Amino acid sequence: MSDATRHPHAAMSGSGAGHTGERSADWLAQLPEGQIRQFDEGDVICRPDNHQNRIFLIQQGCVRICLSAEHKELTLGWLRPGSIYVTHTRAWVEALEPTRICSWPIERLTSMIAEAPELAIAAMREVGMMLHQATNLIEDLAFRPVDARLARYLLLERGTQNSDTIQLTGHTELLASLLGTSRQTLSTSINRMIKDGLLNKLERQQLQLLDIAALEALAQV
Amino acid sequence: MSDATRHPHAAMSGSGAGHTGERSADWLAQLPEGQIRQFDEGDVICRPDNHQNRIFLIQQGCVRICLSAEHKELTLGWLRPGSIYVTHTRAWVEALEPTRICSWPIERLTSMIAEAPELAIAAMREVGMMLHQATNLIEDLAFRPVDARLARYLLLERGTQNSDTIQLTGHTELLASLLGTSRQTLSTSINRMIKDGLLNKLERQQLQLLDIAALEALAQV
DNA sequence: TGGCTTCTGTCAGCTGGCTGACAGTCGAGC
DNA sequence: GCTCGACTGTCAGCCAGCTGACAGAAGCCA
Repeated sequence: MSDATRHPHAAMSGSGAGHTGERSADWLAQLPEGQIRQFDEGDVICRPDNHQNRIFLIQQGCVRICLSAEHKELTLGWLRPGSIYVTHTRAWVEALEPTRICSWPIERLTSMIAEAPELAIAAMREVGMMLHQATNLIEDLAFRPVDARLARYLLLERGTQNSDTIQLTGHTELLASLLGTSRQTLSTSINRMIKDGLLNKLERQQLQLLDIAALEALAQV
Repeated sequence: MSDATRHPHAAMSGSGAGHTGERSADWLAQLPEGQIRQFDEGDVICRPDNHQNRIFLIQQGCVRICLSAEHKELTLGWLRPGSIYVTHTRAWVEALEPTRICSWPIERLTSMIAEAPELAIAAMREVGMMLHQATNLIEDLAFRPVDARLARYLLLERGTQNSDTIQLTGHTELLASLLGTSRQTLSTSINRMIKDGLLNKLERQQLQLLDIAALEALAQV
């Protein structure tokens, strides 16, 4: 796992940075040859009716993992180079930009672990990270109003990007799907915070955090 | 893992029974001696500020895993004898009835896996099950109205209990916390279904499913 | 059996956020 | 520079579900 691993909900936990640091890149070096595939922006890498589970390594690009129902979509998170992903029965995986992936049938995991048991610890850690991310999302959906979700996300990104100026990934609708809300509601929330002096919009997809304390108070809800 | 494993959200996926069947009880036989502890009904087994992660085996009784915030509580699920659980940073674990547990520090997992790599596969499967359960809950919270959540739960229990007469676990408030709603809303939902002829209440905590097709239609939302 | 506590059903008022709609802005391509 | 499509902001109406409250039923214990 490289430090390039960046997952919105994981970073929200505040322990993301420390956790990332614990990961050993030896895991990557020990992975056997897998199936390499290239995807263009917008391509579906994996859909819910895929019956063959695979384990994926993102080599290049950025992918989004999401759930959908009727006309609604929920983003579980996104992964960047160095991230591992084990397919979910009901999740979609789509490329947000041109992406290269190396993958293995899940059945190979058994032999991979038998050959190098350290792989098991790393794989457990990865699945544990996904579970942690899922827990964050559950808490958002169950307990936090949209303002709090947004504030948490922005503070997390501030930590990850090491700057008060946040570069957002994708446009409003994508971020709304990550925060479990609608585009309109997110837009309203952002613009209310701008009006209240917590944020400044430098340009589309770029926000400046002005009042960290106020954002932290909002995020505590 | 024994067939006694029963987890509400897992069973909701409809693949729960099959998944249970794949598990090998050899996993249990290979587990080393751990720390045995006994808990009374209502005892907290594990709280969010516990910094030492452990891996738990439920030997007897029933435990509930939940998240809480302000005055709200969300049940992630419950576990019965034969279930394994790896502690979450932010989850509470509480005994719903007198319970016996065997546990190990999470650090022991590494040596356990080195001694018997099959343990890794079983542990991966367990964490994967938890992730699957979390995904079910996310879908409930993000996409499904309360009626649909209740219908899904009842149909799942019907499959697990192999009967049209469902024994509920705990009283209304507990089930409401599992379905991510309030006691009042759940009570209203149940009684509307009773009035509409889908359910019959035989006694507290015991419901008879009368119209499976209507419940299935509701659950599809 | 009686008293007390817990559980359940029901109600009314409220609200966070959704949804559809529309106007203005921005970016990409010619 | 112009056009068109995508993105963004804003608005109004609506509603699923929450919350607090209260009454009646059920369960438990002395």
